[in-house]
Formats: sequence, structure tokens, C-alpha cells
Amino acid sequence: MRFSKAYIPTTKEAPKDAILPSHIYLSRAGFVTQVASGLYNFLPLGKRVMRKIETIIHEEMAACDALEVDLSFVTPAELWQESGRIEKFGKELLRFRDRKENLFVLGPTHEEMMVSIVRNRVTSYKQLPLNVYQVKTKFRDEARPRFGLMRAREFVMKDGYSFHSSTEDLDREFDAMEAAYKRILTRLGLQFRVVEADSGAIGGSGSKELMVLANSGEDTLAVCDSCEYGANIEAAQRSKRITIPEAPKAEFMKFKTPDIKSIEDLSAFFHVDSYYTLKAVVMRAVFADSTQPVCFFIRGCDTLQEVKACNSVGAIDLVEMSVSELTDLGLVAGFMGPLDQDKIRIVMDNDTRNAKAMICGANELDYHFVGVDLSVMGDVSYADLVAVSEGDGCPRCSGKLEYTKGIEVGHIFKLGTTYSAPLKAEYLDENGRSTPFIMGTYGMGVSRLVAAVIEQHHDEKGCIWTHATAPYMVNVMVSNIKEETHLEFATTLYTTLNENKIETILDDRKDRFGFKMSDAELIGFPFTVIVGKEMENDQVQIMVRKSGEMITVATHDVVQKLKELIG
RNA sequence: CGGGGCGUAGCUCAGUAUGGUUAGAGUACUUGCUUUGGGAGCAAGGGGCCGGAGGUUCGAGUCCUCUCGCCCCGACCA
Repeated sequence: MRFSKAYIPTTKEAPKDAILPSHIYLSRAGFVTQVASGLYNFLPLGKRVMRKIETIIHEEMAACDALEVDLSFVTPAELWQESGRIEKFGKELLRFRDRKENLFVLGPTHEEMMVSIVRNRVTSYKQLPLNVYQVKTKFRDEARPRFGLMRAREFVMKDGYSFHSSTEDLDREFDAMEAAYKRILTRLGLQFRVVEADSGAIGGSGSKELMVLANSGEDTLAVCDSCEYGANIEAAQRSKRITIPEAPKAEFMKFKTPDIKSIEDLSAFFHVDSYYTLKAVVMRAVFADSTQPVCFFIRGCDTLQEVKACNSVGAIDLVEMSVSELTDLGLVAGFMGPLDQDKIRIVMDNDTRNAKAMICGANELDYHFVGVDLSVMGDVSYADLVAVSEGDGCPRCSGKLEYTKGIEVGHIFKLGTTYSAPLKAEYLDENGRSTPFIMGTYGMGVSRLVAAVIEQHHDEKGCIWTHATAPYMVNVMVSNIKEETHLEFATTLYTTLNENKIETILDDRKDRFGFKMSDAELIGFPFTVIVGKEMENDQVQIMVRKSGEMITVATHDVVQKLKELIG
């Protein structure tokens, strides 16, 4: 491609609402344009990058014998009613009626459709396993689209679904998909981490997220500094504490603690480490058709992890409650404790089980209990409720956990029979029994990956594409096209490189050197060959985008040198 | 869905408190000349329903009401 014939509208200024590097540079360099909130057009360069990512995905899926399909984007709402997800998805699901007044939805993910295409067609265990996938536009009417391609409403996702006759076979496929996803991200040139994730409302026995590491990531990850362990903060575990502060000595008694409501005040008042205090967090748990206030108790030094708390009571959601609501329930904010407590459902953190020498609220204004032995708690429910902190011990080794930010680009799930059972997608097993498929699902955000590459690979001048994602590997730039010998050499070089299967673009625009250099840097081609002044010495320069290095090379060596650099 | 902000040239934004020539700048675009290794210079041009509708007024980009859109914080997010 020649620049003079291409459509690459670069700009000096970013759209006013672009915050993230990927949004700024993908817009400025002419890869995408915004159409409306959360909707983007892919221009020629953006489309090329996306196709490269898709191609790698297809290759790796083929290596796993996964089968590509293409399901209709508009899907009948009945399937969603059958699975019960039409309510669960809520307003994110864009729905509309056709001319005959039939209800349809735009697919936000395709479990239902995919189940429906194998249902009643795959009828025997002999036809299993099966792994089918597609790369497809999805639509989710996000409450708040943001960050450019990172959280768009319309986006491209690879979604795959596998069907098995045993959990062992699902486990095998799950591991194979994890390995394939790792290969894809490695080939794309991304630094990433596979982390344990919250299985949440969807259930199943396991779920892992593939996270591209970048400061702008929306997810907080806890990763071990010495082993492979990593987990989303929503699911992260920690080892038992090794160093435990010295326990205060006190007999059990009620103590007057005037206006001491916070953990900090309480800890200071008694000169006791907050480890020995009990923090109460009251939230209203929201269920499908009811709500219930719940009090979560954790150690004062810990922080409640809301997703874990939500899962512990099987709720859809937790919402905060006001002090007046607590008062109406007969609770004393600031002085709540688990002892003699029958006004509210309680859940206690695992780490408080049988805890001794604790200080907790006495459920009476201005009074706390000290010297509490929590082993007196009867059949109260315990769960992991706590967010791991930086410095906590790794649950797998002796290392320490630290926080990092990640962009979720893949999520793989062991679904089991979550969809096949309600949708009655069944096969006959060896004993002739009708059994629902055991399923896995494997998603990867393709358009989000375009942004993720830039989040991880950019500088103040613009994009720095990795070799696998670059729209063109080499940019041959003629610094002054009026120099006929320069233009002639550059054109020949451009042709030769393309003949050598090196994707090359020729910058033959009638613009000045500085302008074209800035464009090359903004767009982020891995290599730019500058055909200009050095031609006097039969030389050209190769600018390496990533390092900024300028390599001077003889004109007859340039093809060979580029091949070496590309590797 | 709660709270806040913004809609004026392709893009980034002045102008709106206090209504009053023909609505501006930078950038981008067109033409010509010069320039040609870091987003060039000079000259001449084209480009606007001031988001939309209604109202107040002799007169509205500016004031009032209603709408639509976009963004930010939060809630939400396979």
C-alpha cells in the first residue's frame, strides 16, 4: 500500500474525551473513529490489526480441533426466556421487535444459541467431545461505556463452547484452551497473567481470567512475587498469617467506650492491634425476588471483599444501608457485635473462627465487650469474606502477594450443566440414559485486545505495535519525493519487501520529513526505512520504533538487515 | 440509574455573567510561489441552521422552558 492511496486520517489533537493511551493514539493515528457512545468504526489500519489478531486465534483454535461457526447476531428472545437469562441480563440486552412483533435480542454472548445448534443433533456420547467457536460482533448495552475500545457496547469477541460427556474430559479441554489462550497472547507479544476468577452467579467449578498487565486495567489482581499464583482480587486467597500481634490480656467483660465507633478509635482506645477487633459491615442482600439485611463480621485489620460477601449469601447484589435503616432494625451503628444477636442474619469471616481475646461491639450504645472468645459462636455461618492485601502470604508458596492492574482479555469457564440442563440439551450415555451436556465456555475480547496492545505498548509519541499486530511491518519513507532517485529506490525496495512477504507501506506523500516521521511514530510501524540524505553515501536509515534507534545501512543490505531485525 | 459537566467550522476551543455590526482563533482543507532531515513560510480562498423544538424581545450563539446527544464520578459490568 502507498500512503498516497491509503486512508489514514491522522490528527494532532485527540478527541476531547479520550483519556487512555489506547483511545488517544488509536483515534489520533486513524485506526478507529467514534460513532456514538460505545460504538466505533474501524478504519483500514484498525481493521488490519484486528484481522491479524483474528488470524492468530483461528490458527490456534485449528490446532485444538475447535470448529468455527457463525451464528446469527439477531437472536429470538425465546431462547433467552428458556434459559432465564432475559431477566438476569436486564437492560444490557438490547431487545426489539420485528415487523411481525416478534421479540429479538442482539447477542451479547451466545451460550443459548450455541446449545440450540447442537441440541437434538448431537445425540450420542460417541459424538463428543465437540468444541465450536466463532469470532463475532457482540452487543451489550453497557450502563456506562468508556475507555474507547476497552469498554464499548458493540465489540468483537471470540466465543467458544465445548460439550463433553464427563467432567474429566471437560477438565482436559479447559486446560487445552488455557494453553491455547496463552499461546495466542504470547504470539501477540503481550505480557499477561492467568488468574483465578470469581465464578459468581454463573457457578461452575472453575473460572480463570487472562489478564494483560497494564496500569490502566480495570481489574485489580493479587499476584505472587515468587510463584505463578495470581487471582482477581474478587477471588484471591491468602495463606494463614505467620506473624500474629501479641494478644491483649483481658477477662471477658463489658466495657464503657464512649463514642468509640471506628476500628481506629477502638484500637487506639484499648492500645490493641486492630487484628483483635471485630469489624461489622451491614449490607442489604438483594435476591431474585426479595432482599435481606446481612451483617458481615471480619477482623478490624481486614477489608470486606464485596463479591465474596455477596457469594457467601447467594445474593445477586449487595447494596449499602444507611444508619437510619440500621436503627430501624434495632441495631446500634458503631457498637455491633455477634454476641446475643438475633436481629439480623450474620456471616463471619473464616479467620474469626474460634478467635480469642477479641474486642467487639456489645450491641449497646457506648459499650464494647473485651476478652471475647469467639469459639462460643454456635452454628453461625462462616465464609471467606476478606480482600487480600499487599504483603499477605501467597496461598501456594512462601512468597508475598502484591497488587497489579490487568485488562481482562479472556475468560474461561467450566460451566457444567448450567445451560444444558435448563435448555434440555441432552445426549444418550453408554447406558442409554439421557444426560445433559457438560459444557465449558471460552471467551476472548478481540477488539479489546487491539486496545490492550496499545495500553501495554506505547510512548509519548504514539503506538508501538508488536510484530504480530502491526498493520504494516515496515514503512518505507521517502523524505523528499522530488528526489527522483530516492523515490525510485524506495519504490523498488517497497516492491522487493512485499515480494519477500514483509508487509510494507510506502510513504510517498508530498510532505516534509518531520511531518512524515511524526506520522510514522504516531502510527507505530515497527520499522521505518528513511530514504533521504544518506542516499549520497548509498545508505538509508532504519528507525526502530520500539527503541528509537537509528540504524544506518548500505542500500544493498537493507532487505537483509530488515529480515534480521524482524527475526 | 443517582450526582456533575459539555454541545459554536472536519478537529481542539474562544465568544454566553451584562442580548445589539457581517460569529472568531488555532489546526485541517483548496490554489499559487518559496522551502525540503523533525508536524515549514508568504499570499489568496472555501467551509457554520451556534445540537433540536418552543418561548421572551424591535433584536437571541447569549435569557426562559422542554428535549436529544456526548463525557466525567459513582452504581453496574460474561
